[in-house]
Amino acid sequence: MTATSYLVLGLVSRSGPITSYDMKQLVKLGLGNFWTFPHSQLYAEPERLVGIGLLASEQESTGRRRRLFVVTDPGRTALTTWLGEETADGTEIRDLALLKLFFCSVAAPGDIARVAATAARTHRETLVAWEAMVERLRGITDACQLATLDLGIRYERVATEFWEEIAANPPSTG
Amino acid sequence: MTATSYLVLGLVSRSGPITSYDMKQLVKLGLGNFWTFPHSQLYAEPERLVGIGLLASEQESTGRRRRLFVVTDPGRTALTTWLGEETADGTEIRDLALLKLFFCSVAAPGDIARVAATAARTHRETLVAWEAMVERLRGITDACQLATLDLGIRYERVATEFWEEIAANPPSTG
DNA sequence: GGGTACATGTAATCAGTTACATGATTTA
DNA sequence: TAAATCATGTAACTGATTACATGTACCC
Repeated sequence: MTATSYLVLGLVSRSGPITSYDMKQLVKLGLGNFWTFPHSQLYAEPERLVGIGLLASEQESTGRRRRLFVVTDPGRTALTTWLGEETADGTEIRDLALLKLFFCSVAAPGDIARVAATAARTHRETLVAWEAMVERLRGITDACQLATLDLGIRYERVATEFWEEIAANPPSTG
Repeated sequence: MTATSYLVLGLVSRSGPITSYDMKQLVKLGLGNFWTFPHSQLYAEPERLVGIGLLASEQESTGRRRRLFVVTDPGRTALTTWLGEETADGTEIRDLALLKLFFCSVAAPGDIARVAATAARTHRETLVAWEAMVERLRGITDACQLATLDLGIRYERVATEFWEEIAANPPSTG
């Protein structure tokens, strides 16, 4: 069971019978913004979960004959068990700009500042997008999802600030 | 070329002839704390890079006959080119606790608070560990690496604060 | 001199990504 | 009705992880 497994299990549990495409839409509104994966995973993983009995699927008999997934009792149990387990691992932060910064001592002068400026802009855009999303979702989704977005917003705030500082005052290269 | 490729290329470029194990040690002192991967990658990836001419390797003739890697001219060019390219993608944040929070509406009451408390403790520990590391490295490493750690520290600060708030005041479940 | 931790590497597996392919709706 | 976009899926590939395996130095 990977993180993807639980993500799928959780989405299906929360939303009742849904298709892979529905999951994709749900992901776009929340976690998908900082935990990305291709939509093909949302087809492969549910199938795996059906195989081990944590999900069940039914084919629509009419129209597009899409595949709808529902959670089984074992699936629900697995999810709540996992949700109750405290985890010791920290956060994985993967950011190409940060990797570039790490090696800025071997970069051409001026490059870091440009990369930092672009990163700052990206983070600021993400920040306002999420603030808008929270406004839109407030009231129509649960407090848990909003809390998740809240951390995202806080991160984007510090990231924006950080990269602006780097852009304005890049570490001396060489 | 993946991020791992550039990580290896960068490490070898900065440090001269080094072994895979040396890379592992370097990674532990910096990026490895928020961008993890198994050490086997540090054996497989350099080999790939040798294969495409970006690194060269030499075997020690004595003792353990370890394999040492050095960067080639094309390798150095590839690295600096990449370092100069602005990247549009944002940050991937992968955190199991955050995924659990996202689904807290289907969790048993009390579970979120416990998970959050543990997460807060973990992040606080990471925070102090990094602050200590910065102290230790200051002066003996370059400003670029220190800047990278700085963002890590800032993130750990907001994360600690965030999880403490969640632990004290969890989103109402259900 | 036996155990433990550090150091070094490989092989097999699997998850994740890329790329392709096509059916259904909407819009111009 | 043609074009564009949304929706739905699959197949092949490859990078990442797990697991194994063994050698070397240190410590008791």
